[in-house]
Parts: sequence; C-alpha cells; structure tokens
Amino acid sequence: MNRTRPNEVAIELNAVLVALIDDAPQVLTLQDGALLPSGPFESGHPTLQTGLRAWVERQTHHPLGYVEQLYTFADRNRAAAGSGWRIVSISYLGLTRERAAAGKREPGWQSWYRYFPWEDWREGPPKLLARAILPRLGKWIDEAREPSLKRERRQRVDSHFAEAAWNEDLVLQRYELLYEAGLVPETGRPRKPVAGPVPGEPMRYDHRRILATGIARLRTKIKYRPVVFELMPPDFTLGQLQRAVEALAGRRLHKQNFRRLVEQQGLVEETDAMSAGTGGRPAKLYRFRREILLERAVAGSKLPLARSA
Amino acid sequence: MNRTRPNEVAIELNAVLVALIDDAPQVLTLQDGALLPSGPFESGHPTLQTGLRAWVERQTHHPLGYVEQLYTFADRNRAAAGSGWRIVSISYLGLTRERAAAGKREPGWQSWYRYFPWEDWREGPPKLLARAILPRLGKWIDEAREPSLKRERRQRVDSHFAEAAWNEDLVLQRYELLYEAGLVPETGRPRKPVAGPVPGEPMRYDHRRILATGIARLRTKIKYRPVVFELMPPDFTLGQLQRAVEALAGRRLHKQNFRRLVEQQGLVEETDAMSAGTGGRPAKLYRFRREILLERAVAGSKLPLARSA
DNA sequence: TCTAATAATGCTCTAATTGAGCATAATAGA
DNA sequence: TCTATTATGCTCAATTAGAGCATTATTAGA
Repeated sequence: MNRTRPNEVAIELNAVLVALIDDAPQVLTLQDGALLPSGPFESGHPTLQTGLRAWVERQTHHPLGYVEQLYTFADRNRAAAGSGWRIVSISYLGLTRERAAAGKREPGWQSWYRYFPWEDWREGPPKLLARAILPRLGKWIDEAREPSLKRERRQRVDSHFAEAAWNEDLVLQRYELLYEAGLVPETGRPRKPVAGPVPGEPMRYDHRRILATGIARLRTKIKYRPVVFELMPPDFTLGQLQRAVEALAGRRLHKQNFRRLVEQQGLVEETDAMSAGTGGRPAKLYRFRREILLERAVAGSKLPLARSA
Repeated sequence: MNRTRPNEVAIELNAVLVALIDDAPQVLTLQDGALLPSGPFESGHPTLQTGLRAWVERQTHHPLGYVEQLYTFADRNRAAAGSGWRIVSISYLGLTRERAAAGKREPGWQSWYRYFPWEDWREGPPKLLARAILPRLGKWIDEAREPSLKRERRQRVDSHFAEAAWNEDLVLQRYELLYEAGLVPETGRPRKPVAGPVPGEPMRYDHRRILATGIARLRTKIKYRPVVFELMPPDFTLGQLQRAVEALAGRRLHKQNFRRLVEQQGLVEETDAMSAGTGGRPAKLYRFRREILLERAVAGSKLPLARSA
C-alpha cells in the first residue's frame, strides 16, 4: 500500500505574527529577516493551537490575541535529500498588540512591505511596479511561443497586476505569478530567475510564500470580521484606527466614509477622553465594543475606498 | 525539548467530495454514511494535492474538478489510547460533476442535509428548528448559573440561530455551538448530550465537523468565485444553475435578480440550443465562460436573496 | 498675536447596487 | 381550450457606496 510510514514524518509549526508598530504592519522574523519563526509541534499539547500559543508566547513574551490556521504544506523536501523524511508544515496567522513604545525598535520585527514592496499602495501606485515588475512580466509574456499561452499569460498579468483593477486581496496570487514567471527566488525550489529577481527581500525556504498567505488572509478578513482591533491599543482615535486598516490593506481609505461605516456598525463606543493633540484638532478616543462579537455573528469593517492617493 | 518524535506521527487525508444529484448537494461517504472517505498520504506523491487527487480518483473513478484544502486537525487521539501516536488529519474539499443519470442512485452518496437538516431553508425555516433545536438551546441557556454566562449564551444562540438573521455561511459555528451545548454527539470526544441529541445523522470521529467545515467553505466560496460551475454539466439552463446554487446555499434566490447577476457578470454565454421542455417554457442553454477565470482574478456569483420561501 | 498647516467632524449629493414585483411568453398536461 | 409551470423582459424603490464641501479645534511658526 506504499503508505507513508509514521517514522518518515515530522510536524513543524510556522507562524506569521503580526503587530502594528508606527503605522507599519510588522511581522516577527528570525535570522536577520530570513525566516519566519517556526518550531516543532510538541507532543505534550492537546491541540495544535495550544501548542502554537505556548511556543510563541515563550518566544515573544507576549500574549497572542488572535490565532488562525493558514495552510498545511507537505510538498517540500526540506529535510536532507535522500533522507526520505517528510516535513509537514502547518502555518498560522497570529495577531498581537503593539508592545514597544514608538521609536524603540524591537529586534526581529520587520515591515511586511520589505518583502512585498509592490503591495503598498498607500502613497499611490508603487514606482517599482512600472519600473521593474511590469516590464519583466512583459518579457515573460513575450517568451511564450504559442499564441494561446501568450494570451493566457497576458490575461493573468492584467487581472492581477493592472493598476486599474488592483485588488489588495490577491497578495498570494501575485506572488505565485511572480514565482511562476521566475521573478522571485525560492530556496530549495527548482526554478531560475529569468532576468534577475524583482525588488523585495527574499526569505529562506518557502517562508515568503507563507507570509504572502498570511497577509492575504488578513486583508480579506478585516473586511468582514473585526480583527483589526486585536492589533490596536485599548483606546484609540478613529484616525488611528483608519491608519491601522490602511497599513494592513496597503491603500488609502476615504476618511469620512470610514467613520460612517465604523460608527453605524456599532463596532466602537466613545470613551470620555480625548487624544493628546498631535498637531490638529484633538480627537475623541474610542474603544472596541467586544459585545459585538456576541451580538452579531458576522460583523464587518468594510473598506470605503479612496479614489487617489 | 519534548519534541514530537517523528515516529509518533501519521498523516491522514480526509475528503469532503461534493456532487449535485437531482438538485441535492451530496457528499461521498463510506460505512453506510458514517465516515468520510479518508486514507493515508502516500509517500510517493510530490504534493498533498496530487496525493489526494490520485487516491480519490482511484476510489471514485471520476476526475476531481476542483480541490481546496480545508483544515488540519491534530487535536485528536484517534489512535489506540496509550499508543502515543499522533494522527494529523488534513482535510480537503473536492467538487466533482454529477455522474449518474438522474434516478440511478450511486452508493455512498448522501445528501448533506441528512447530517445538517437545520441548514436547509429552501422550503422555509426548517420545522425542527422551532420544534427540537431552539427549545433545547433554550434549556442550555437556562442551565447557566451566572447571569453573565447566561447572557453570553443567549446572545450566541440568537446571533447564530435566530430566524430573522439567519446566515447560511455559519454552518460550522452552528455545529460547534450545538456541540458545546451537548446537542450533537461526537465519537471520541468527552461530552455527553444534555437532553438527547438533536435531529441529524451523526458521523464517526469528527467527520461531521469536517463536513460542516466543507459546507461552510463552499457556501462562502460560491459568493465570490465561480465554483458552482464545477458541479454543473457543460450545458445548463439558468434555472438549473439557480437550483444548484440554491441547493448549496440552502435557500431560495430571487429568480430575475439571479439572472441579472449571472448575465451581467459575464459568467456564462448562450449556446444555440434550448432545453427539452419539462413542463414550462423552454429555456436557453448556457455554458460557463472559462475565460472569466483569466480575465478577472475575482469573479463572483453573489446571491440575490429572496424574501420568503 | 496672527496665520498656516493639520487633523477631526458634520453633512449633502450622486451613482451604483440590491431587493422586489409586474407583465408577458412559451411550453405540457388536463 | 384552459391551467399550471417555467422562462424572460422590464421597472421601481430602498439602500449602500463613493465623493466632496464646510466647519471646528488644535499646534507650529512667522
């Protein structure tokens, strides 16, 4: 029956741990940014989640607010070639509250846009899209010999990378397209870059792919579940909340419409305090209405777009 | 370091295989409906998906149109108690086209509403909700001693089971609530029903939970990706398409609005054939425009509600 | 002190989307 | 022929989403 014999398998947990520091979405990394934190699943734990929580909290000394499973890979042969071992890697997304006072850098935390610079549209279309990525994708299209393949490639590039139809949720699909086109390297995978890698830091193994999965999941999630609040301090202004969402989504929102949505959905309630002025009219401080999690099973925080940067 | 030693782990694949037969969403089961098909991950395969595909196609003799990973569990100790083995179960959702001619029953295929009768609202609110489920959930609420716990339970029941705010996507959450309240049994889990189980067939192990996960995933997915077509024959009428979506979503849609959405999104194209009359005006036959998958990265088939049954 | 610059907040307007229903057409069966 | 049934075309009202104007309350700097 050629069944995977038990002694050929090891389980590994990978975590995409996200925090917001200074309006930048940051992920915890190791090895100078080359690895996501990962470790073995310890047999003492009753469930995967408790195992992950314990291990992460021991490593970061901070509680995990929200945990969600991302994906399980077993496709790789990371283990020493020929050893016949199969490593099953189960990845998780975890959200944690900002810890360090602004300015004090925590070691290991990196802006996720360091790895995916083309995903940050907060200041408008990223320059490197037109400068570096689209030209190389164009070359990749041209390399297709058959017209049908060429048309297919063109359509895929258009639907994922065209400025006019940019969809911030497609982080993973874009990464995979770049990978397929040979524009991002991936350790241990056989595929050589066509014309040199595109901007953006690589990571070892498939960790950048896992990170892309986490970002994509979080970007879609904030639209229908109030998870942003897991990343916010207890009290915040609507402006801060908006900047947090913008940091995650990678684009600007329309301020007035954002408030309208947040307020009329009852996601927050006023406190009686005001923000300390930081160069403008002081803002009311709000707090997350945790009750909403019970009141309504689906409570969104949809994103009101803004036309331009 | 107490690491899970490799020889304590075995990988198992579970599949929720869905087909539409006679306007009913059916899943493939074994053992007289008590199990989902599952099997070992064979070491010869490069990826989990190819392993799953090969194994399913060998079992069912039919190609799998669409495959998506659902969830990975490792919380259970299914293996013989004390053996110390950890079974990691990776579950998948697979869609396959209707095979048998209508009427000819395929062994093993069961309507998923056999397991979740409260999820079928096509004929209006299921009778057993008011008759069996809500009363018992009410009892569960009353059992809470502390007022805060009682309030919490009431809110959870309301937000998940209230007729006025029924959301068909919350299949898994509802199942988990019923489980927590002791109203559905689960083999191998320590929790005894409070007042006897609620209607709906159980399955062995946690297979009913996996099925709930699959149904929930599919119900959310049909709203933003054109996956229904993986379940349809090549040519179909808009009426058939609507009934297929209704079967999956478990509720009625507004006919004219459904057509409007499908047509204006360019999901289908006319063929030059018409349907054989089945007791009404003959309908145009359409086919899925596969190109849409390339043209637009996100192509939905949102559900236009219908007020009542 | 006065003036910008900056951020917060209140409100309105328009366009697009969604939910609902009326009316008509084309078939099968009684 | 009459009725039930399904398909199809079209309109209308309500709601939601995208945009922008106007005003208010601060801080920083001339």
